[in-house]
Amino acid sequence: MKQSQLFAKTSRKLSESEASKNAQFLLRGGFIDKSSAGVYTLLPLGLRVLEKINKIIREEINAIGAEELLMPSLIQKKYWEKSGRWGVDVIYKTSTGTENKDKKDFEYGLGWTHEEVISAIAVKFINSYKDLPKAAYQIQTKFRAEARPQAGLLRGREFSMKDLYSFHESKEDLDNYYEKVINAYKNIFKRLGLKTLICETGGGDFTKEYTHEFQVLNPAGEDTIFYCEKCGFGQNQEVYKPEAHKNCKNPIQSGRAIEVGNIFKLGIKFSEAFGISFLNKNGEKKPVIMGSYGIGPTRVLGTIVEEFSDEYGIIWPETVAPFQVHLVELSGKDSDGKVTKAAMALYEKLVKNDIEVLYDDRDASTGEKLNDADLMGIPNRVVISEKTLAAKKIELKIRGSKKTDLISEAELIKILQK
RNA sequence: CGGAGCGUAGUAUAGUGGUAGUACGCAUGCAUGGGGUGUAUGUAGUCCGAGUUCGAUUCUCGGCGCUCCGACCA
Repeated sequence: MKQSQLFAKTSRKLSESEASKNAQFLLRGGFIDKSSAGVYTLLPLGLRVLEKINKIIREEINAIGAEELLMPSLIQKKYWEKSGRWGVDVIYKTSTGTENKDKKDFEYGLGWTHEEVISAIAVKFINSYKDLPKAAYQIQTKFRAEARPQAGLLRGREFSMKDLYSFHESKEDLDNYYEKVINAYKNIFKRLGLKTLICETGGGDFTKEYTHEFQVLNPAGEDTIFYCEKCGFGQNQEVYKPEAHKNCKNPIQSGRAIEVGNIFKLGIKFSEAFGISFLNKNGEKKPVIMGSYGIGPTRVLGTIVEEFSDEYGIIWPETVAPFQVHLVELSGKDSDGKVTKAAMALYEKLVKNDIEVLYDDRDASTGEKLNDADLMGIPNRVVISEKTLAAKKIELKIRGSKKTDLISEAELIKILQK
């Protein structure tokens, strides 16, 4: 990709009212655009990152036997009434599209979660113990009428969510799958470069049991958690019970954290509301036991920026960076065009080697180009200039490190293909 | 949803009951050429509605929006 052709551009300044680090850097870097409070466009660069996050999530969730599907966002009132959630305050109700007052308005709620829809589907396909267990997930936009969106992508009114639902014949089978999901989540966050703490918290309306949240310790977080690094204990402040940690002598610490994932044992709440039942081996009709498991990819995107940046900009982990390498041409006067020619040749060679490269071919000042490269945070920065041509080398700098290396083209390709 | 603050150009601000100025940004040209360079020219604005008034960006009322703290929540 040539930088001169990117749909969006970086910007040098931004309103100081936008306080959070992720909003500042993502907006300035041209990754996202703000539409209204808590509502963002993912610009091409931001979408590239999101899709890398989603790819990792898909690989790990597919690996525990779940199938991907896609449910509607427009969900009729009757679904919410069945579960008793038509009246929740986060639901956006949408009209039938008529201004005619004689017609009923507000017949749909926009999907803020999908237990209702998946339950209505499950009822059609689960009849026997032979149909169980089943698990299905989607990655989809959720809508929530948040009273107070905040901190850029960390809390929005419209955001992306991976929601997984599982169906079991017994509590034991659910418990077993729940552990599998915990492992999958651990793999996902590890690959995303995020260090998570698994915290117990209350289950809200869903269940009397404890549920678990995957929390990333970070001052930008909205939750306060109590945790022990030694024994792995973690609890959300809401339900914090110090006696649960009495077997470990290590002192408990507390801190702010961002919740990037959560897992619930739903039990039979939705099975009963929607009548999801199966016949067991003895021919007895039993309610299906359910679990639900969420990860917010757009929130993860914001969290990664909160976690990995410096005063100049973002420092993307390799696994989610929009491009592997940022090729910066410092052509200067370059009256005979040989710097541009060399940069172009290297660009084509990298592309040919399936290396994702952003080529800064803009006619801009050195400072502008290098500062933009820092802001955008692509892990490997390669500079081609008269200096590097004279040395018959290429300059490589890893984003976040202070030193630069002069290496050969072959060495560069080897490094990038590792 | 409770509390606080703020709405004049993309950003930061000045100013005025008589139709808005500065700086930066942005765009274009020329010069420059390893950390946001210089210069010239250009670009763009009073959140919305009602009221008072001959006249409102300015005064009054209402709404809407944005940010921050709290509650709630992926």
